[in-house]
Amino acid sequence: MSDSSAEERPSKNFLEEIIDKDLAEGRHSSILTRFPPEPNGYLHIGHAKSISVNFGLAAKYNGATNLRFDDTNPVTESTEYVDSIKNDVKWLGYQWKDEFYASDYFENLFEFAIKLIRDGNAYVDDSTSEEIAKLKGTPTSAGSDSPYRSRTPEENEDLFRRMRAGEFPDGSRIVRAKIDMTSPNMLMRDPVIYRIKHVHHHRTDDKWCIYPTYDFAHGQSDAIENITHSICTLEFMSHREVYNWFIEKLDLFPSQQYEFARLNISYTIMSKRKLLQLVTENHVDGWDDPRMPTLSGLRRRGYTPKSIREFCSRIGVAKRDNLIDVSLLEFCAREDLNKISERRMVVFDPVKVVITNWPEGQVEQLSSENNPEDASTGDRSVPFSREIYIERDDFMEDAPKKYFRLSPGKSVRLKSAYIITCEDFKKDENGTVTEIHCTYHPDSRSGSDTSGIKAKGTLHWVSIDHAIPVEIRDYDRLFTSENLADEEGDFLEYINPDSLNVIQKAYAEPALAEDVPGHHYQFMRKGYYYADKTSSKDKLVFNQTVGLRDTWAKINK
RNA sequence: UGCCCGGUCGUCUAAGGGUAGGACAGCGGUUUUUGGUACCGUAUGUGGGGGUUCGAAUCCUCCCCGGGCAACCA
Repeated sequence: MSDSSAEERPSKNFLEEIIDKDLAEGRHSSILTRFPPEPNGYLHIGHAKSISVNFGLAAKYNGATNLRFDDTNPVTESTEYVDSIKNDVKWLGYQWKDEFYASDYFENLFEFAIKLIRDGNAYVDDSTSEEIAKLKGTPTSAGSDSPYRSRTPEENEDLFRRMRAGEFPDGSRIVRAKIDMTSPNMLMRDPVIYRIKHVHHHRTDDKWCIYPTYDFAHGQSDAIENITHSICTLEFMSHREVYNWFIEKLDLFPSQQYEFARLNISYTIMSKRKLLQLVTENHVDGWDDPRMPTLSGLRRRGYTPKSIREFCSRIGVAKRDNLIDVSLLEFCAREDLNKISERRMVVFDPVKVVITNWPEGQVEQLSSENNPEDASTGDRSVPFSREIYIERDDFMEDAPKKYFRLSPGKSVRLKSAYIITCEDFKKDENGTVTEIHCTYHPDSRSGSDTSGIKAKGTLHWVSIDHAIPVEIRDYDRLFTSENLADEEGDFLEYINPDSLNVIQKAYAEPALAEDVPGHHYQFMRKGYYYADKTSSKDKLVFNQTVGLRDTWAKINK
């Protein structure tokens, strides 16, 4: 293909091609999509993909997207979830056109069912769920008709109205669409469209004791709203036939369903049921535990909406099953964070360094840039004194050739400060280094270095007298298996016991005490960090969003 | 083994009969007062067999592999 034709037809995903065609052929003049969460859990990054697809497509084609809660099963749903979902969608940066609930349509849906019944397209079945399951057949063998299938429309309507009136107990009767018990599609074998549940609904209170099923509610809700493209995940593929059947029999707006492959990420789970289990069984600290793939978890961990949107755009949309490498998510986080994070120095595992030729009691305020990627963030002042902390990792008694940090006789640059040379060190009886003695080179001050000394390594550090204690929470993947779907047995067996590593007392430069909520930081040579929701002036707590790429760790392996 | 989907670098995703490209991951460099960033370079792929065609990832066919479907969940 030539360059010019590539410009004429930039690569599009299959949904964009469908929309192009629909628009070109005049099927629709504009598009309307919807994001239809069930309010029975918190949104996770898989939902972010769906949100990105639905809202992204609408934005691209100058259409709009409705937020519609699929609240047809009051047993598991609640307003807590509704609120968190709305909050998460907004946080991601999307704005819906209208906010609807499937429960807004309960009256319409009831009338639709009446019409089906009157047309001989639905009937009330008194069978038990076991009996229904038995007559349903199997994927390889046809089902057979229920003994109640031939009731008259009059009898069916009477029974259905009495179901609504609360005359019958839960499970005693259901309404089924009369389609085809021999269909190769199991879902077409007279699917249940209404069931009796004498339960309180978070929006309609106790008005209803019968509730429509997903199959009876979703397509009709789409049609009522004039949704042009109803985009869902692959597992709903075989529901499409049912979806179309209702729209046809009820003569509604011809919404069309399209399916894409849901997001899977290595080393994580995306099942709401399993996520809920992690929460209820306290394997994690709530839905917003920073290790959770929930949007609230990612937010608490310090992921930005932008990085998540970028991730969703990079993974693409297609119909084949996929397992996205978690490193792509991390890449997207670093890419954004690198540009917006202010740098700070924090020593996680300190070892004391004494600058023997620095006068006792003398403090020099040095200047350090807040963000080398963004000069507009200016500089901050960092105090330097005779006694400082550096990372224990940054000193080695016997250093290999390629180690260019501190070791006896070697020199390093202290970031934004001076070059120091290691003259001596002390160890305790266990062989642990307790103190390192160095001399500094007065003419090597950062920015005005005339020493001519070449230091290969640069270390972060904090002045002991000025250091403030902070708690650091480092995270690793929540699971030890790359692809949980491939594993046999309980997914809980694959929980990574080392997914949380708390450093109770790390030492930070004083500038960090002025932490502003919502600020993202890069702790130099460590990673990106974000204040936890529990962080306070009295006790600063930071969550690791993602570590810096660590080439040295790789070499060292 | 009934029906429905799907199979392109390790992982995602393009190429719509005409040079298999991009990203992440990997590897190797350059720059660097973060072993970060940035930049440069590099290896790896069309599940298989038959066809159609001057030419096939693309069309046909058979096979293989993966996923979904038997909730009064969504």
